[in-house]
Amino acid sequence: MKNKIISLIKKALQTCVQKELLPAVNLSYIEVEIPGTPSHGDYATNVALILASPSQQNPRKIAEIIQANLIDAEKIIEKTQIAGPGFLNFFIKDDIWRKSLQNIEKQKEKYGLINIGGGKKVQVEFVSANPTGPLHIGHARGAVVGDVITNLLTAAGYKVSKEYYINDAGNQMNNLGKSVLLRYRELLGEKIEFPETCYRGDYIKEIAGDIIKKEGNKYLTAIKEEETIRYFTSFAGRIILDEIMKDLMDFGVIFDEYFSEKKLYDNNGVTKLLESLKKKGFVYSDGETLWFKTTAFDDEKDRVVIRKNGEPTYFAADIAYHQNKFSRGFETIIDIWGADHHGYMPRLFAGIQALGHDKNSLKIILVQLVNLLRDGTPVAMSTRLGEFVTLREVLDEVGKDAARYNFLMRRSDSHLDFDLELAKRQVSENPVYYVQYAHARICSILNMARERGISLPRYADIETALLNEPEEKVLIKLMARFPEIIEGAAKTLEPHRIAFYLNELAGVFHSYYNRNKVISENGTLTAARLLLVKTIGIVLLNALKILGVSAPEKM
RNA sequence: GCGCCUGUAGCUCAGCUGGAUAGAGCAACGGACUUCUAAUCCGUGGGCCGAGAGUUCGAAUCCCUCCAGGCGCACCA
Repeated sequence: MKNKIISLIKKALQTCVQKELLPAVNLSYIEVEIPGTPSHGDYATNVALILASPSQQNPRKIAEIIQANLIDAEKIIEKTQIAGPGFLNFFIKDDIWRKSLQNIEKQKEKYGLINIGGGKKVQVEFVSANPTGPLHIGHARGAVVGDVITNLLTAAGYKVSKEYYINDAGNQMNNLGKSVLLRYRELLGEKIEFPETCYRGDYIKEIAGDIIKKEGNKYLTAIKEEETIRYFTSFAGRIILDEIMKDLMDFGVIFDEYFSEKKLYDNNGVTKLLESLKKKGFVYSDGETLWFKTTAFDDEKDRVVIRKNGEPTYFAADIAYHQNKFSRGFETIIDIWGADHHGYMPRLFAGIQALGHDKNSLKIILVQLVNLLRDGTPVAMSTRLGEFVTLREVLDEVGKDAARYNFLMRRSDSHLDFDLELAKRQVSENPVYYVQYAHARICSILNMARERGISLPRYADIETALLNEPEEKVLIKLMARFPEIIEGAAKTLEPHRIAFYLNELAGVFHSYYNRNKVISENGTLTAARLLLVKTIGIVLLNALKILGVSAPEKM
């Protein structure tokens, strides 16, 4: 609908220019917005205000000229008006709005899907926690944002792949193996000293116990400690990664691909890439270490890729990783990071540009950190110290739907205090139930109709003009705008817009429900309202699906 | 010190890439179940949009300067 209005205005402007009523001004786009107050119409444009200064005319005068040259070929406009400083307001005919119900009925679960993506391949990489411990509440936020951005882009016509990058090659993993080995010795009666760099969580002891159960004490006498640590690392990493995957699955997040950092080192992949960058002049040696010239692309200093001790840095592997992503044919890659990594951005952008990729082909979404509280007092979170609230605990105590919605009600860059006690107390008043309840109510109405032997009407059979209550009109317009909401959310990568839309739609429905009977003595009115309610159910379901939140039929 | 994010009702947050009279939810108060589900609805109160200056027809939104909080500033990941 919005696009129709835009093209109407475009055509009118062209005619005006041809008739030399207005000078030819190159507008990058026509802004059409939905006014806040209904008396300002369904859509409004400010083009006249924009054109005022270049054409040196009164904006209201310009609006009049445009208005006079509008050609409403499809006869969708009830009226237009000029208001305020020079807005041109459009009122769409009620009948045209009502026809959108037919669309919803016809497209059902596909209603809302659009094709701005044109099947382009996009990759979204998120969570990517190294498997040194269970996922905690901070990871949960990133997981939901990544998952829903994927759903949004899919709904918008992109071909999207979800990927988890397993950082299984660095120091942290080595510390994990060391930690398990120490606990292993401890469990077998040795006295140990536990260094600060090691992981203290109880799960470490459990894993050590597993190894004892499985293989006894044979590693006590092993001579090559390095080899033992390597083995313990991979043993523990595998167990922890399994747990992570299970937690994520119960959180509704399933990845298409798990990519191991180690794989990048196969066939000297990282070294070869650095060699080729050296030839291009982006990598240089100072005799001891190898540097990447990120300052060539606006980073504040150059970065080390091969350390003095000969080991490649995380950054070196990451360049190789992103090169790998592009080589798999993704046109756009989206990385979702915790905001504490923001300082790393210029480096990575420099990296991909050195590889010859456009800066805009990489998008980095920063998800602000979650500040964990318990009854108002901050709880320090540290995987290393074993102090954290796990995703598993949140899932068990708050539930998947409520937990997901809790994160989705906020912009990604808003700082978030997560009070576990408060969250538990608020389980029953979480906005998610407000929306789900609307869906359940609708199912209940439709069931009641069936029980009374009323067959569900089809659009072709109803008298749409009976849907004339103010709330009915609002509901229809809201539903008609659902595809525009998806478009906006997908373009800006802002999942929270869907949650706010859902709250609004559910709110108007609840209000309507309390004021009007759907099933009544009046058969034709009942039919019309049943169809309306049925389509609301479809939109609620489709939107909830994008958020990965269930739509129960009973509550 | 430098960089990024944030600052909107008592609390939690929206505000559609500069629009018309700044909005929800929670909390407070007062109402509505003989009804298709009261996990709902209706009503009331509540604001110097952190502060100051600027850009223009028009600013919560853009520029600059401060203030406050968070996070970064590795040959860690």
